[in-house]
Amino acid sequence: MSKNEQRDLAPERLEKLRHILREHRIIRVDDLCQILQISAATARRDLAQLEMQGEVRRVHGGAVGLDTMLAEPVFDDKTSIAASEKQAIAEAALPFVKPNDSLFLDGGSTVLALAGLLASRTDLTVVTNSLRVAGALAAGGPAVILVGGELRRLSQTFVGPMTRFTLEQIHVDTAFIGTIGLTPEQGLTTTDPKEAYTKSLIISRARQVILLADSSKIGKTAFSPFARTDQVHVLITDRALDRKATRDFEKHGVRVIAVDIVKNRTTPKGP
Amino acid sequence: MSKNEQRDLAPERLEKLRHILREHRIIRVDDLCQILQISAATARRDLAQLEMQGEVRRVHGGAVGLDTMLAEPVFDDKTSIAASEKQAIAEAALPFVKPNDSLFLDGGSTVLALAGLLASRTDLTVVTNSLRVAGALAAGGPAVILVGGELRRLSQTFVGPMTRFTLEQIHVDTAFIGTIGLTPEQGLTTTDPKEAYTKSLIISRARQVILLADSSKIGKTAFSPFARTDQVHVLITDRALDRKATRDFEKHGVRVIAVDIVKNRTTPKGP
DNA sequence: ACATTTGTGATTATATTTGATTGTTTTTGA
DNA sequence: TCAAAAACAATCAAATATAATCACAAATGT
Repeated sequence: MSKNEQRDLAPERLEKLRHILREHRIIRVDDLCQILQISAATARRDLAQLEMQGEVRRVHGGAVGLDTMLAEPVFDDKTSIAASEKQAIAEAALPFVKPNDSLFLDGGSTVLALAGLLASRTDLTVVTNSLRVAGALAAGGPAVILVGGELRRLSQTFVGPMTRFTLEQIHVDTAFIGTIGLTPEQGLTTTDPKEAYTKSLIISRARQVILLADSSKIGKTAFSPFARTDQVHVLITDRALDRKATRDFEKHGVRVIAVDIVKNRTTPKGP
Repeated sequence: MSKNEQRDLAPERLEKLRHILREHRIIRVDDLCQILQISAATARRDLAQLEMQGEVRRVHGGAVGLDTMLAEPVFDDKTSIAASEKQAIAEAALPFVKPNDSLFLDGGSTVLALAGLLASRTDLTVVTNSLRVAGALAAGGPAVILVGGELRRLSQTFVGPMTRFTLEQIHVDTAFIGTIGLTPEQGLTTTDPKEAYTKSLIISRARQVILLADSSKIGKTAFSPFARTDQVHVLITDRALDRKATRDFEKHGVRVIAVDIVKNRTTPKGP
């Protein structure tokens, strides 16, 4: 029976914020406080979160919406679920990016989070088949090379046989990839054969393959296989696997890194 | 009499500055202070920043916009000048899109406006080298095929030799293209050689070429030529050319379509 | 019900942006 | 060429925005 003010839930507020930014393209913190009836601290926190997810660019006094916001309904939901896990995994992947590297970043929200972290690195070359990664890096940062091909709307990636001709032109130091399913025996699997085709091509053009997969993917098998487990050099995931699973992966030569979400520290298992 | 003065956010101001420069081509610091209500120090700082980004060249007393600014910028918002002209040109292009066609849409804001008009046409196949066109169609509508390649940030398009391999795989019914400069004798020109390379490739893969160019482009010549006038089948522009210019284009086999803009404002003088 | 976690707003300290002031450089016109 | 005028860069202080910290309330799990 205390105050009956109905405050917005955080995701609700973020969705309103997204709509505002879609319309206005630019918003100042003060106006946000007024419109959403929140404090400046909360407004800033929300903007910071959207920036981490690569949806806005913050500037002194407010934020600017990115073009990427104009598209995609399905995909967005995935990014908000388990966002902190994805963020933590992305941060753990950062040490594998060396100065002047050329990288491949594929689709998937975890890899997108990594792209956000690289947005100010002008020394890098990023090859990608993801429209959203390209969007996240469109304003500045690394040199961007996009693999052509047909747009697969569900994942917002470019896939299929036409990707081959561009991919055959390039070589990268490190490929950061995501997956739908992952088991030691079945290897890496995804849902769409065309997506699988492109992913396997990518892996063949990379010196080092780093798999970013939150723990929900492990033990799952999807329709289309695209790589064997032994083709993965490093697996970064969001919590410690049981000893057996870790051993199974290491038997295939995979280095397993688990991120402790609470402390946000990595606990390497292995050499 | 509340204090109704709200200062512009930095990116807002820079965007206004870009628009001013696109219109006037040259601007003095004093005028900037007046128009944007800022001090000379801030005006200089803004110009210095745009100069670092290669968008303007500073001169004593002000700055000159570079040709590349016409190539359509990273951000264009609702305040974009000539937005209604671009929209009208795009609408005039619509009758050239037949059911089940495959189209090419290149970079440039006029073509982007056309993309927006096609966003609900599921019968089409759209090939593009523009990140923004892909973004506009990312949520649904036509099948989208993106040409890969290096991202040219200024125009937000993918250009260069890597586009070749994908473009050689495709053929389209109609290519809708923009340009920076257009004269009957010099043909079509743009600022960046890589951009020109890709544009000329596109034209060679299209059965029909339709040029969308607002009147500010006509009579201009930019650095890199990418097509002869006789390679263009239709030119759609925003106001009637003089009789001689029209005849010159028609002599090269170009069909000229001029869109009559009806303005909401009452203009005392006739056309 | 209790303790724990999470989210929010207030407070303080820090950082950024801005406009005024200063001295220096460039342009202009004799 | 020189000197005056204009424009510029550098510096500083004030205004403003942000980050960091704390305390409290609500939600959550035990």
